[in-house]
Amino acid sequence: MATIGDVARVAGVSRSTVSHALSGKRSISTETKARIAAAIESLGYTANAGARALATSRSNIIGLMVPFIPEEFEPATMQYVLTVAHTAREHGYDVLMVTDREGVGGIDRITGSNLVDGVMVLDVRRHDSRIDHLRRAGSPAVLIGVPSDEPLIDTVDLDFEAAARSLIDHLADLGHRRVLFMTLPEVLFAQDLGYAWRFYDSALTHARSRGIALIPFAVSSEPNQVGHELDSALAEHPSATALLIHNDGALVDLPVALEARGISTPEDLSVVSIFPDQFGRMFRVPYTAVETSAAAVAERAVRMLVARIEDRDGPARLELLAPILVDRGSSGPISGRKSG
Amino acid sequence: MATIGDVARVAGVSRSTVSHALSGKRSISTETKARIAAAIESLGYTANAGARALATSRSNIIGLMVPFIPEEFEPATMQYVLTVAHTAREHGYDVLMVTDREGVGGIDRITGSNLVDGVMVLDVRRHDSRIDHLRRAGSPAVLIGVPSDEPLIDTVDLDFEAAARSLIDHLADLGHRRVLFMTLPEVLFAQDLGYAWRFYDSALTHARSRGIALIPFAVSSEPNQVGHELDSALAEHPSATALLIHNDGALVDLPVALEARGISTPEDLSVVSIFPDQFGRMFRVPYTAVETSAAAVAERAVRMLVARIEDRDGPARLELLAPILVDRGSSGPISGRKSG
DNA sequence: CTGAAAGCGCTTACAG
DNA sequence: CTGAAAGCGCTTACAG
Repeated sequence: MATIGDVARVAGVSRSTVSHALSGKRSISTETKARIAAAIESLGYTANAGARALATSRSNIIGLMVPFIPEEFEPATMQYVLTVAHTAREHGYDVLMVTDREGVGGIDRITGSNLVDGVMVLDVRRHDSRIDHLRRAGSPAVLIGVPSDEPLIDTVDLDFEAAARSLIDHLADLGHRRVLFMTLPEVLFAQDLGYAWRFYDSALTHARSRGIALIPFAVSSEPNQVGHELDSALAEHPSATALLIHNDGALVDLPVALEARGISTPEDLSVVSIFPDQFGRMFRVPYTAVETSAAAVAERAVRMLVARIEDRDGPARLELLAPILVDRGSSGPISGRKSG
Repeated sequence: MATIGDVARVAGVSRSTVSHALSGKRSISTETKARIAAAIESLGYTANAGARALATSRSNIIGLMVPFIPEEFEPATMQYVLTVAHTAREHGYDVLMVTDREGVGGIDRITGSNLVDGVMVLDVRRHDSRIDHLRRAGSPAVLIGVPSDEPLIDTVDLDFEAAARSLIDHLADLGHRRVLFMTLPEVLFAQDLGYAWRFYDSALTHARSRGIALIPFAVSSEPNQVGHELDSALAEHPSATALLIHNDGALVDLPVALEARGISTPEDLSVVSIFPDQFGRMFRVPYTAVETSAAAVAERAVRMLVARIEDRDGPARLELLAPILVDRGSSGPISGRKSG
């Protein structure tokens, strides 16, 4: 593999001149520049990443901590990962993917060794031990997901609390007073996932203030659980007139489950939801919903991290993306189910 | 950040002794070892990755080229990515994720700079320009997916040809002679994806040799296309008695589409398929099928790559995982549709 | 069992 | 506009 010394020799200049030609950090005569470019071309030279990292204390790599949560619906995660990778490249960074499997050790490893210039954490918990390690490491970092504690690290996410409020308002304005609430699998709450709890808590609180009785029931991630859970919920609460759903996996089967039960939307039951926009491109989800954009969040997160790497000072930022409600006509004024 | 010099000073030994204690490459007295360990602990020392890479010409990172194919069903891809990351860590490697967006430049960049010790390529095309770049770079590499050309690079994949044959045999043995074949979206064939073509070609060839008329029709990845395409196919070929499916996206909607048309499986129509095993854990797919395991393929791929990094000599290996047919009772002896 | 020293391939003050 | 040299933090022959 050619080194900068080889390039220098072929071009008939010093190594420092080659280095400066590469970085553009000082002006080089056009003629010299051309000779260097030719040498680089003919030798197929690419700067050694390790040497450059050692000399500059910059690897141009960002670490991405991805969750390993078997219960979680994966298409959305993939969307985050791909967008992070794309956006990072646009800023000159590569992405090192580290899974949660190692636990917190992964963070210590990649920050302690200076392997990465910054770290991005997906699926942040309300109390997330990774935050401590990040702070102790002193590494630039961005959280995707909002923890409970005071925000000491840059954070981006959809505003799940505003999303819950807007969906509740939507139903309240239509006159609904008893609403079933299909939540994420309990395992995810047990994992203390920020977005799960924030949506949940906020929905319950806001429903109370709007005079809505909100009745939560969880649906696990096994295929085909929707029907059973729905039957119990409907049987126990025959007077419910609407259904609020925060459960990607269950959403796929819901249209069928409702149809099989002869329940029309919105005539018999108003249905509103929240799910990743990209999800709607894959499946038939004919419901009025807040569409979350993994791509938008990931893009913002990369920009924040890059900004933080380039300027480590300044207070932590919290950026919450405003929810967008897409009306698909699956909700209507209160009416009452045929069976009710 | 503490350096190896700091550790040496605190432990009262030379830097080379610390280095050897870390690598275990020569024996160190128990007492010295303990002092070094204590120093490392108290300083929170982690070796600088760039310096180590520069000194050893090894980064302990493998590059993973992931496809950016919007039409492709993502859950399976995520499974590959996660398993690669896990398995790599077990072998002491981190994973740098590079997307196809940069095209072939990504390969040149990460190999040329010695950023990675080896490269793994997902979604290999029949004629894949990345193979040339890999060979020219001389970097250890493993393909996931089988190209058309002579195998010059280690390759792993499910044996899609054997899978097609076993599904065709299964139907032929049951007496079916006219079989509809729901294929992947045309875009994926246009992308020249190896697994798409290998399954397709092999199914057609083997069907002919078994006296089956196999009638292919593609279904795009937009939600809800299955019904329409199925209607046309059934109308055009009323005498077809079975359906072979290679299309993950379409599979989700198929049970509903069939039910809506009053078609029972296997009474009216035998249905067999091929899909990722993990897919069956997310959705209801009640069909006899070859279950592909992204995890198994990814694991093998990492092992091959690690072996190749540690020993660059020896001929390229081709490893095809044998298909496993899971019988779910969705196929039966030929009978003829009600409507037929 | 341990140490002194060279070297990996860059970047960047410093000097001209 | 250009060069000589020091230094980044490791590893590894070489020597004892």
